[in-house]
Amino acid sequence: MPELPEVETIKRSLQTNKGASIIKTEIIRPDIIRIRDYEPEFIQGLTIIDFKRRGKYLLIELTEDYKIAVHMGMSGRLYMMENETEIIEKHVHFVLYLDNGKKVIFQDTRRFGGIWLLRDLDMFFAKMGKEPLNRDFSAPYLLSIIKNRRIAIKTLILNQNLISGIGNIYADEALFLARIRPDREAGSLSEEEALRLSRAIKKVLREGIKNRGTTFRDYRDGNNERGGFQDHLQVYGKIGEKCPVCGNLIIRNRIGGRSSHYCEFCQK
DNA sequence: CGCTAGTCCTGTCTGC
DNA sequence: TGCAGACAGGACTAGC
Repeated sequence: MPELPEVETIKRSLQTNKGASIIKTEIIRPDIIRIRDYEPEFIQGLTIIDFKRRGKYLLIELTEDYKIAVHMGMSGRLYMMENETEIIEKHVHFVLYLDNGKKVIFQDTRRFGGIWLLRDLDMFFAKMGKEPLNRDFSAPYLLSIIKNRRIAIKTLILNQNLISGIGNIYADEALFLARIRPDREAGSLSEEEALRLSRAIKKVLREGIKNRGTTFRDYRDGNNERGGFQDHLQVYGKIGEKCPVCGNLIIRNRIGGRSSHYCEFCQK
């Protein structure tokens, strides 16, 4: 579930734990750890230097070059609790106890998410696509990756090896804003359309961050609080409702296996 | 290369 | 009220 704006929001809300040290790690479900470059007990006593984000991954950087990467999958949450508060929630798989009175818990109902105990981030992210909010993600870059591609434009922008961080909600919203049908052949976009789409992607992601992410059901930030961008969505989840631009009805179609929401009249 | 369908999971909602 | 089926913010794989 969490896409770039949600992971960015979680990251920002966890910053208060910078400088805290790890008292212990607790692993309730060992198979939630996808890669073990080191054993989890090894990071006891290390200090959190920073929280970062790459695509949909949240990164916890520790002293001595130890890192923890977290991916929320569809239903994952990463949030703080007071250390003395008993965990009664279901589906808690991993807990980091900190020396500032807090613990950070990873909870994931569907377990599509995971945790990577890493030492070499460069290798881990070698194939990741560009960050859409960085300056080097631009119309020329978008044109270069859509060139001669017959794949649906929506499927292409969901490919994390090309652009990292866009998920189903923000893909639909960006394509609506750019007035491009999600099932258009990527290579058929004009330069002007590519410019519109690159700008629309940045705009919806920035708005998503500004509104602290989109909570449909599961998403919560690092304080276990809901986002607000669900109140600003134009098409996602709006099947049968009026298009905010032309008043025709928003439809849903399956594109690349993903449920896709758009206006047939506004989006060409 | 790219498409579809299947897989990993649990929970919620809809229709009969 | 029960139950089957569809569907869900993701990502990877096999097979064609």
